[in-house]
Amino acid sequence: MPGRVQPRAQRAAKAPTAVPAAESSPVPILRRLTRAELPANTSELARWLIGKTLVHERGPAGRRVRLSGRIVETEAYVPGDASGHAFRGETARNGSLFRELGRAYVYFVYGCWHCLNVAAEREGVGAGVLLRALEPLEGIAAMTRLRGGASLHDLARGPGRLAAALGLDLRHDALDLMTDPNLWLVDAVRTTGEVATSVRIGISKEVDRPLRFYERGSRFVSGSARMRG
DNA sequence: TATGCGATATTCT
DNA sequence: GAATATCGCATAG
Repeated sequence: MPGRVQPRAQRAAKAPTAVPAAESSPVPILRRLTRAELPANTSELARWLIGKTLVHERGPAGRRVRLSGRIVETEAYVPGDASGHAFRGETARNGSLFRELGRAYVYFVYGCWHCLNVAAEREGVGAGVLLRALEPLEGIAAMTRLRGGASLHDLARGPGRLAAALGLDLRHDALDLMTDPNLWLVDAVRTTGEVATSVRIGISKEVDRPLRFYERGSRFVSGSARMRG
């Protein structure tokens, strides 16, 4: 992978013309989300997270790189859901889904991708919200390297791409997004558009439940055009 | 634009 | 041995 962090000199002297439009717009300093305000219900949390911001800071001290994006697509895997990883009970792999609201659950699929969930119910109940797509905001150059040169609208369009763009893997499993110093959630950077609902993608059980949520019309939502509108 | 298929590793049957 | 909360590439329309 050619995904090396660029030397400080390049970041200090960035040419405005080379910076993508989304990165050149200032991102306001926003309030970190607290556990108390998260809806303690998987489906409600999945809808509520649309428009909120996910932030990952990485790299050694002094060379921290901040990667962030607007959450534009989620799926709810509710308690008792046969398509959820928690369905057969707690195991070493899925333990984070059973932790308190706001924990990260990261798993590895298809031999090459990671996916990020947010534990979505009270301690002891296995449920989560899968974060499926981001509209990149900060650190777009670094995300592009992590994604092997993908175009802006494909950087985090899909759960596997999202984790790759943010540099997330099993090391991030079980982190508490409410308190972790590197990975956290903050408020929406702008008004959220209409939130639409559909069936979920890529599952073979309970396929008809309307538990996928997305910002209607966003180019950063996964799937075909029909799944975005 | 839509559909099909292979890659790849961990988990579960 | 089968399935998998996916992706990127190939091909056809």
